Amino acid sequence: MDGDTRETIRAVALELFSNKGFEQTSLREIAERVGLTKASLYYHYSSKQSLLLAVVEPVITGWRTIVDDTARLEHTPENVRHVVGRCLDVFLRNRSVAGIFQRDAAGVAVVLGELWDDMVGLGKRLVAWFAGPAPTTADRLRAVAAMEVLGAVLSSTTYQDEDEFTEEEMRAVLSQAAMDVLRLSAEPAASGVRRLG
Amino acid sequence: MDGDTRETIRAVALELFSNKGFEQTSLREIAERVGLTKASLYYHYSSKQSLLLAVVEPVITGWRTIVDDTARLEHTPENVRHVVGRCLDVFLRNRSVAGIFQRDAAGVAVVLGELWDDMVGLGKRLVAWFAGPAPTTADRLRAVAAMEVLGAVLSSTTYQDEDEFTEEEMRAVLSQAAMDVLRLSAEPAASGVRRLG
DNA sequence: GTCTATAGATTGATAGAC
DNA sequence: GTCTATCAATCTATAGAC
Repeated sequence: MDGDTRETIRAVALELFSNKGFEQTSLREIAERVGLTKASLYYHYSSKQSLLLAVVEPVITGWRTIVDDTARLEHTPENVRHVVGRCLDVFLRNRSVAGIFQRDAAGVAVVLGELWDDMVGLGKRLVAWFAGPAPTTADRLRAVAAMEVLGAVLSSTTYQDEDEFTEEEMRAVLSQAAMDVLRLSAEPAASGVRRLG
Repeated sequence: MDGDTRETIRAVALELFSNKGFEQTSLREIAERVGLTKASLYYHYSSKQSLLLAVVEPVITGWRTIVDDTARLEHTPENVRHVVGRCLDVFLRNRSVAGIFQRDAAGVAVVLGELWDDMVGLGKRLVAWFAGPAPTTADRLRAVAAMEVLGAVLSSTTYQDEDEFTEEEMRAVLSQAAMDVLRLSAEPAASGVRRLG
């Protein structure tokens, strides 16, 4: 059935890390849930840190690809929308892992070490690209805010019950919201008047 | 000089909790930094949990006041802007404490127990108010995104160097950005055209 | 590959002298 | 109020039999 024990361990670790936090999850608990002893985990992963890496690294790689691609992309509204869409895709397809970074930054930063610094560097580069060429401080601040808007994909479960939003709706609404924050929206925001549902 | 040892301990704990995370900070380290022994801390605080409470509780109280006040506030653009401003004020005046919640949610949630659930409840109420009466799912999603925009006050130091933004600029830019996300902005967003600096 | 057993370190917390 | 000394629990990680 479960041909790959190593993958089962990774899946259980992902679930526990994202629900309880990295430091709050012990190898004993992971082992119990998998149906092994603590010692057996060490046959598959050399340390708790390497287990976290296995959980987290694929997502970081995908993230790095997006940011690297922006280096060759001109900062046009269409391109910004495209990059925003790619970011949302990564978050949507890796909600659990991305949630670890969002809700447990303090816990994983120390363990990831330089890799964490790399990620922060990627975030800075993306924010800088969002801000556009020759940005004012207001532009840079809006770029930070736009990044936070994308993170709403992950926190929506905190503020709302269950899976209230579909993936398509999150993609549509949040990419529009990010463009609004960056003031690159094609459709101007309603001016003080609320449309009726 | 330091008339109040208890307050010194609280200040050191706040600094360490917000920089390294709650679980990653040991009482030994706090004691060292204060210039006391671990045991002496227990004369002033009965547990590590109670120390966290002392650090965090005043901010939660201020937060609760804002949310409670919205119960008697009609959802008009002016009122929304007012509430957004009050939220930004709380974050700006308590950057360190608020940063603990943002970057170490996994670490403090377990320790705060019911108090954490209360805070999540407050967040949900505020998001619901931001979404307005009879909201669509898109309205609710934008309300979540607007909350995230306010959190940009705290993450701006992660994405940018040092204190690049003044408090006034953060207040102005981010409250406008939040209104844009909620589509309650008085000034419509530029339509695809970037103004030059 | 999985197990039992244990090392080695750290932590939060307490007892009791001063 | 602060100290020394210590407890009990928990954790990551390793050694070695099967």
